Amino acid sequence: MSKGEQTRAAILDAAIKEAAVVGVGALSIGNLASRTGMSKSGLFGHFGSKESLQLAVMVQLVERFTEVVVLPALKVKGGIARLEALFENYTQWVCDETLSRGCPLMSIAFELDAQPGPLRDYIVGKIAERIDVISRVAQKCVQEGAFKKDLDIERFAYAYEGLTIAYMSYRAVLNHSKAKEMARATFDNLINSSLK
Amino acid sequence: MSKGEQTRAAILDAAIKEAAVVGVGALSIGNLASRTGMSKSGLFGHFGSKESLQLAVMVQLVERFTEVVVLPALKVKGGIARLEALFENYTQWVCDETLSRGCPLMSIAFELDAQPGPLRDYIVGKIAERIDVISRVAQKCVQEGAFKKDLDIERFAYAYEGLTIAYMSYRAVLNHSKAKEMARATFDNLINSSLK
DNA sequence: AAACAATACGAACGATCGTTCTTTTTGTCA
DNA sequence: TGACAAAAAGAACGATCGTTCGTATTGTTT
Repeated sequence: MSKGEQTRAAILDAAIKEAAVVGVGALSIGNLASRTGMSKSGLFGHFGSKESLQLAVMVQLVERFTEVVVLPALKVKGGIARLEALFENYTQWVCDETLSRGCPLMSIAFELDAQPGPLRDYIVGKIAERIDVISRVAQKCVQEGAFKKDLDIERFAYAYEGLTIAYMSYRAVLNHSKAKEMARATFDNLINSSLK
Repeated sequence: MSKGEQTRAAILDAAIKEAAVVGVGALSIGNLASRTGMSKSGLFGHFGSKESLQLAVMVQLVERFTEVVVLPALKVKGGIARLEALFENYTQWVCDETLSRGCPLMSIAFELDAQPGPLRDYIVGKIAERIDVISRVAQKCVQEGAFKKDLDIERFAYAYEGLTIAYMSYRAVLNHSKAKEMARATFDNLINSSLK
């Protein structure tokens, strides 16, 4: 890894931590510069514009999400077990204190949802992809004969999305002690009601 | 209403609209001043600080939420009918194009969840209150004999919260055409699975 | 209408914003 | 090691930020 790539990674690391607190829109070049111990212009040179920095932060976050949540789950054979893995990995992801107290991708999506542009387009696309992943695994459960043949996949994904976002709300916003417990119970309930 | 109250209300109106786009943290005095056709200092005088303005925006939003969602539902007798009303009013609230494409209170909660201070404390308290309302009405359904005696109220509220936030995500973020339909189906499912 | 308080304005404050230059310091590789 | 490119710094730009102050303009009330 060249020196440039190295510092760029360090910048993104600091930016992700900062964005977890103030949001991706409130990132500032000057703040990140002092946080990483470099000059504004030196930092700026790595991205060329603030928007490009923001996009890089989001791309990096998605990369981490894929690594932590999705890829490990795809190694698990069996639809239901894979859903289990996705769910467990996601709760881990939401609990990652170094990132934020909630899901940073979802936070960014809510932050940008009324601000058209490439940033919004990117994050919306990734959220949609995430739902597609759930849908495909649920479909796999149907094909394997574990889930009902007439299961409404879209509604299954909707319910899954709801229970995960609620987990984020209970944990990050409300700091509710039973957040994980209730997410788990709701998840189990969703799986059970989908079984053949 | 005195002149002062009048302009204050006009400022808050503009501020709510602006906050629905950029978030409550990105509100700016200068922008609001030009938006309302007054001077920065003139506008500033109504609040004394930016934080006080932000808090006023949130208070006003909560007031509207109570008016639009909660109070009408409390007039409905009967637990299940009241839950129905709360749900219907909430979908209306989320769809209010003049505010935002999602629930502004939830958006603000996610925006501020990592920033300790009076703003965060206020919105977190209000979100908790909102969940309390649902819990109490569900409890009422149990007492009336409509819901199972052993229904876990907390989990009911969790599931309700999940389906409403998912609605917000599907509608505001994903712009999904079947958002309302799926929220409705998930709501009905929750009610049915809680019946005696 | 006179008097007083409420409201709004205009100018300025230091600070920070994103961005553009030029210059200097570094890495990198033949 | 010398040469060239990559990376970082430094200074400055106009713009905007939240806030303060003194002054003018309004509302409101006797």
